[in-house]
Amino acid sequence: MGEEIPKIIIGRLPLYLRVLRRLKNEGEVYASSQELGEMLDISGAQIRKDLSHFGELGKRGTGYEIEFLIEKIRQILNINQVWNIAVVGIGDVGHALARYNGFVNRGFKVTAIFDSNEKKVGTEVQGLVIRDIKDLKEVIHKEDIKIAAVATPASAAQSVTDSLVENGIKAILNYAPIYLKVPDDVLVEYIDPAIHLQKLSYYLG
Amino acid sequence: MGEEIPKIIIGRLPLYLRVLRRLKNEGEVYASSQELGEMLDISGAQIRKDLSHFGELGKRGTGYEIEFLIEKIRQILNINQVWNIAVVGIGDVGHALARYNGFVNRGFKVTAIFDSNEKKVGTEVQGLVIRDIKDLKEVIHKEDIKIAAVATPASAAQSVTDSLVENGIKAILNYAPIYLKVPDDVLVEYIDPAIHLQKLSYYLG
DNA sequence: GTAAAATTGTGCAAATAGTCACAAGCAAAG
DNA sequence: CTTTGCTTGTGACTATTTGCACAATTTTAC
Repeated sequence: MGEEIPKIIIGRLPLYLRVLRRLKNEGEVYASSQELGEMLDISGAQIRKDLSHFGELGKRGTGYEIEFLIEKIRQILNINQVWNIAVVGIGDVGHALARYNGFVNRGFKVTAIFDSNEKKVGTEVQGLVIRDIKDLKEVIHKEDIKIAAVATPASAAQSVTDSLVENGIKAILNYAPIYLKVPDDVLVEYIDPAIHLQKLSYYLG
Repeated sequence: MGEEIPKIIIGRLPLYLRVLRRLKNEGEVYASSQELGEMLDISGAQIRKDLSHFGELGKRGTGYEIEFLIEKIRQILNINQVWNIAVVGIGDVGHALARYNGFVNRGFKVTAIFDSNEKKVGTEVQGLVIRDIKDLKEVIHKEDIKIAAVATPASAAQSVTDSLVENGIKAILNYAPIYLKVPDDVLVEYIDPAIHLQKLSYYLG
């Protein structure tokens, strides 16, 4: 309990949460580790062991109470609050993120969008005005933003990242196809469709 | 060499490739494992060990010849060819994928796009006509498509996936926020921005 | 009230992944 | 040709992750 939780376990919690939400939606009240495992292609033992890091969350003979476990995982992941998100770079991807409705009830809300293109600045997307990248500092502080998505061309991604970090951003979701250099206390997750596909094509022989 | 290559190693090869491409672009000819490692926050030893699974690709005292290694990794990942990709669901994400220029020279090309919305069918995106989802079978076979991206709402994703699998699709890039049930010989990669962000928020305390 | 069935939590074993450190090979300098 | 410096490939070791199997606990059936 007092120890550090392995990153790989934290990475699975959002998956557990997603499937628990689904079961709750379907009217289920309890779920066993076996059942959850089958829905995720993960062994029941692994799910039990993962969850055991956070206390005794299940009940022998019955399984896990879905509503309770959802709440517990939300607490662990710090998403029993809403994090404001900044999106930088309003091309196709930035646009898709700004309009994405998958954030609702999952702990996040896009509250600021930025671009460097003067023609875009001032126009609206999903009710949000596109701000000039030069206003990064002002907006980030005003909106108390700690998480940003970088959706700029690769050529701009590192310098945008540097500005974000300088202004207190602590976590970045990076869509640009490059590795970002950041200080140790800043976290980055990467999304690059080509990289994901290349992992797959290996197995297609 | 004859053995099975661990999945985790295959997963890193695309990253190596991306940084090698970048170095090549900058005019470099050789790169050491140390240098590559620093650009990726991976130890040099790990890069050497990963690559050693595929033969002796480096030269002692010199490092790896960039052009040669790029070609080698492209061969390993089966991207020394172009895979035709089908995108299903032309909302914001599907649209972004269809227009994505990050696939060029990375082994993939979107050659078919589908939607079920009659108003969208027949219109063009990036020079491609949106086809009715009912024409899946015909188009997939005609274009010899083996890889598809699912960018539909969650409610449609599983049934779309079933059709894709039935028509010979062997790898899926899934943007819908659900786990997809597929036969053992079909591979799926998942992209869900909320899931990625939830992995980050844990560490934001 | 007892027996049978279900399911968790967990110690231990197995498998997988990553690091270290160094012999071996190559290049450059003198 | 020899020495020096650099870098790979890899065996041995360490760390991490996963799977197994079962005691402990709860529920259900009779």
